[in-house]
Formats: sequence, structure tokens, C-alpha cells
Amino acid sequence: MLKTKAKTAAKTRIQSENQDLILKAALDVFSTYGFRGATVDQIAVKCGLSKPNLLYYFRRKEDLYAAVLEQTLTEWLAPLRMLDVNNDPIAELTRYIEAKLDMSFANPAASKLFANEILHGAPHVAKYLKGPLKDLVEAKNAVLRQWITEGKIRSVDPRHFIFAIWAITQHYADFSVQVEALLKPAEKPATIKAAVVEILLRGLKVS
Amino acid sequence: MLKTKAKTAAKTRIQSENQDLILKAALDVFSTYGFRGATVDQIAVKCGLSKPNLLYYFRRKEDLYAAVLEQTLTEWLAPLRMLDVNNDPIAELTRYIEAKLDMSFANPAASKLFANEILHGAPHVAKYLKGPLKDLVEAKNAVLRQWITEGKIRSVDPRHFIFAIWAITQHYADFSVQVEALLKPAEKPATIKAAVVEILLRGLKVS
DNA sequence: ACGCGTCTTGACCATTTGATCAAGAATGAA
DNA sequence: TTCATTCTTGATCAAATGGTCAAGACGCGT
Repeated sequence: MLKTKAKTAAKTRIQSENQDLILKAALDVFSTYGFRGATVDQIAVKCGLSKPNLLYYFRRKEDLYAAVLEQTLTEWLAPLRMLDVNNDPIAELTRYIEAKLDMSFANPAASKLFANEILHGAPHVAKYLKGPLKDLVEAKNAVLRQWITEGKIRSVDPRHFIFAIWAITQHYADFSVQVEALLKPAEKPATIKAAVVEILLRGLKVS
Repeated sequence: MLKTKAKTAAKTRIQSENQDLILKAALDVFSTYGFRGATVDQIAVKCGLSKPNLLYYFRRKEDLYAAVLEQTLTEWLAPLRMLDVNNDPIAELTRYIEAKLDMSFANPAASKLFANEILHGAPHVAKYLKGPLKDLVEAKNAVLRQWITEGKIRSVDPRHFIFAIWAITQHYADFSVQVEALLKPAEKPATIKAAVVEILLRGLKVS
């Protein structure tokens, strides 16, 4: 009936399952080898599909990459959006930093995928950076400025402080190989979180 | 005479010139597109040589990549080696942070090349990370611990603090596209340096 | 100017890889 | 069961790309 005629592609069970399989495998492979380094065959093998079958769901390699990237981006900024001007600054920032570190530990592939994209000039997300991301950063810039004005935290350049949080927290995902090589006996996430929070926030506390 | 017999390849003028051209172009291309993404032809065109001619100087693409990477690594850690336990901690750390930022501004390609290598699992420098780099980090770890013991700076996890410096300073090179998109009117290097130094060091100052 | 060794390149090869297609297999609603 | 739709794949193609080679051009010390 309408089901087959409907322009709004209603997903069948098989479609949902396979697209999910493909996206998971693609995130792994793309984040490890980069867009050019990854091969469609690699991804197909990883999720147990044939190459033509994978290309039945995503007609071009680039379509698949774009889908993986988009899926990652949406969840990437959720913790920052939650930064609430009405709560205690140190508590809010601690929560944000720890949430970002948890994401780096739990899903380093997502962080690496994003890092790779930006590193290579952000050809697929340039619009996103100048649009939604910039808007969000400006909003949180205002939050930090208000906290400073109210004397709740010491003065700091809000934008560069956000960059610092991103840089450090994502460093533990993007440079995990280096971190693990230099931290002889692996440290517990809780230890790392405490160290990072202290480094970033001690300078902000008043008196 | 000996010149032609010598095992130690004495470079001719043309060799020096062309190898230099090739390494410069290769750094640009590799850092922009990654190892797999870069093509030998691209690099050859960029330095005005034919592909076979380039391959006359570096027989395999991987040899060229290794040469570029090695050249980059040596100069990469120079500023950290200079960290002197006998000088004032804040002055020394300020100098180090500013030196790293200067490197990011002046030669972002080198930073991106290194980031890309680590991001993809450090297949060519794993030995380097566990050897020379680890030794250097441990040495500077000791320096920071001594400063803390002497009460010259407040307590901090030295290794994670070094990671923080690396992460933030290299962020301005590796994520330059994002930074530029979010910093509407471009900021002067001096402004960024002041902001970063403040974020990293304010928490370390005593009393 | 000579001649040896260095440098350069057009043509070519083998492999990898993204993508296509026609034909057949599975699915599921009636 | 029927049959239209969806799903799957072996075979195959065209382009890109790392690398080779033989032949010739050039540099340079004598």
C-alpha cells in the first residue's frame, strides 16, 4: 500500500539491522585508518557483508563516511550544551570535563574520527564549525563571562578555556597510543580525571 | 677516486637541493592528507620533479614518509629538553609553553604530521615513544617533582601536566581549522600565548 | 672536449579499490 | 501459496596509484 509508495523511506527490519552494523564497523575502520586509508572491503568484512551488499545501503564510500560523521557529531557536543549558568561553576565545569573524559575513554574511535576530519581541513564539516558549533561556543562563552562578572570564578579567556578543555580531554583518546606508552603502568580513569580537573580548574577558583 | 667508492654517500649539490625540495613538499602533503591519502605524484608535482625522479631519491613512498617524520621528531622535543630545574619554574614553563605555541603557529604541518601518525596508532614511531620520548618525559617528571618538593610550585601530577601542555599547544596547529572558525576575527599570537599561559600556569603559582 | 657517473623521464606494469550490474535468493503481505 | 518487493552477490570495469626500467640528458672533474 502506502508503505511501498511512501517517499519517506520506512526502514525495514533488515535495513535497520544492517545499517547499524555498517555504521559501527565504519566508525572503527574510518577512525583507525582515516577516510582515504579505509577501504570499503575492510568495512564490509568487519560487519560480515559483501562489498556490493554494503554499497546497496550506502551507495558511495563518502556517503557512509558522512553518515558516520554526522552520527558522531550530534552526541559529541551534548555535555557542553548542558553547561548551566545557574549552577555552581566549579561543579558544572567538573561535570563537563569528567563527561568529556568518560567519552574519550569509552569511545575513543569517535574522538579520533573527528580529530582526523579536522586535521585534514574539515572538508565535510566546515559548515558545521561555522554554524551550530560557533553558536554553541558563543553561548557558553557568555555563560563563562557571566560567572566571571559575578565573581564566581577568576578571570579567564572563555573561548581559549573551552579549547583547553577540548584539547586535553580529547588528547586521551586521540593520542591514546602515546599516553599509554608514557604511562608505564596504566592509570585508572578516576586518577586521570582527578589530575585533569585539578590542572584545568584550580586556577579558576576564587580566593 | 674515493669519492665514488665511498660507502658513506657523499651528497652532490643536486642531491642536497632536490632532497630538500622533496622533504619540504612531502611534509606539506603528508600532513594535509595523511600517509595513505597523499600520493607520490602530488608530492612530485609540488616540488617540480617527475614521479620517477622523486622515486630516484626515495625509492619507496614509505621511505620518504619515514624521512619526513624523523626530520620532524628531532626538532619537536628540543624545547622540552631545555627545561632547567635550576631556573625559576614559572619562567621556565612560560618559555616552554610559548615556544611550543610558536612552533604550532610557524609550522603547523609538522604538528599535524605527528598528530596523524599517533592518531593512526604510531606504526612508525612506536619504538620512539617507548624509548627516547619516555626517557625524556621521566626526566622532566623529576624536574617538576623537585620543584613541587621545594615548594616552588603547587602540587600537580607532572606527567598529566606535560600532556596538558602538549595537548593545548598542539591543538592550535592540529585543529587550526576549527580554531579559526570559532575565533571570528583572528587573534594575534601574543593574545593566544597570554591566554594559554594563564590557563595552564595560574594554578601552579604559590600563595 | 672527453668520458664517467649522476640525474631525468616517458612508457609501462601490477595491484588496489570504488563502483556497477544483472541475475538470483529471501522476505513478507495478501 | 503467490508474487511483488527487498536483499544479496559473483563477476566485472575503470580509474588511481606505487613502483620499474631502459634510454637518454646532463654535470663535472680531468
